[in-house]
Amino acid sequence: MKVSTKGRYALRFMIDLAEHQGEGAVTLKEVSARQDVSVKYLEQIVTQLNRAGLIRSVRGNQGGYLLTKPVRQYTAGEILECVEGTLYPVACMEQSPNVCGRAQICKTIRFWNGLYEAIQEYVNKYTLEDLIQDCGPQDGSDYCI
Amino acid sequence: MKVSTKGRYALRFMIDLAEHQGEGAVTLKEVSARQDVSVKYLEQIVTQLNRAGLIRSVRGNQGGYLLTKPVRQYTAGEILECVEGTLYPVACMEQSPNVCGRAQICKTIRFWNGLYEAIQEYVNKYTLEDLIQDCGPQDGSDYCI
DNA sequence: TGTATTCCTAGTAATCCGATGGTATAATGC
DNA sequence: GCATTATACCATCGGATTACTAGGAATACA
Repeated sequence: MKVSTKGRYALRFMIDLAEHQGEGAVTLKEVSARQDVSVKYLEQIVTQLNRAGLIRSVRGNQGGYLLTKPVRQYTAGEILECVEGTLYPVACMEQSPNVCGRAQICKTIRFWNGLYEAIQEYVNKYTLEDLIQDCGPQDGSDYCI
Repeated sequence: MKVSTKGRYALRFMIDLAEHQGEGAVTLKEVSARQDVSVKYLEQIVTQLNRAGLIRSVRGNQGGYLLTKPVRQYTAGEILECVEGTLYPVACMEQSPNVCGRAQICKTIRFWNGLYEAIQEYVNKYTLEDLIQDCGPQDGSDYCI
């Protein structure tokens, strides 16, 4: 029940990107140095964020990455799902209808589904802006308490 | 962000045990057949539940396993933690104080801690009795709606 | 004594983490 | 305009972890 390194690093990458993109496209080299994650591993994570459209890449010399929308419009949930896949705590729930032969009699499905909803509720409320301000979801206020 | 098979099987084992222990000690062979998990793999999971005192073993012929307390007194959280370790979504939070060198500046800790609390809140409210009745946590009522 | 069970220790197959090497692209210096 | 350089992009690989499997020892009932 651990978030993978990809999920953790993706969050940190997005925070770092948001905090430095005023200066133009941000390179993996910079992020790598600040976040202490190898460029090569960041590449793999960032590729997924790029393909999903959460960020935009600029190739060639002076290239790098940029956010594609305001920080307020990113949720922690969408960033995590992008690199982790769905946040369902059990794999059998990822297809609908459930393909597990035991689904009809399984007494844990309701429990897992409830856990999924609790997780979704939390991560979808938390925005990238909240992360940057480091003070929890803000429900509309622009200021950090 | 997936619960391991150990966690999933442990829950199913405890449910199965609760539903059949009126007839005395329940063998892994029986549970294995009903739950479609190999005896050998169940052994490893059950060992942990046994050492933690969540169940009691009876060795030798006619042996098996028994619950050590009423179903109402088990939470899903304690069963999962027994085989999965802590439910912290990130490993760096498992030690207190946090040993990560970035802890002072890391802007994700608050987020992960909140997620941990949301998960804890959910799994500690859900009892083994709720699982058996398959109808969500009941807040004191003895009946399933 | 035989048998059914838990208990213990390895071993194996598959998946995941993170690193490596190389290619494509584009700005910059000359 | 051309070479250089810095960057994103792509495919693959070894090591570590996870999910099982396997063999056998200890225990206790019939």
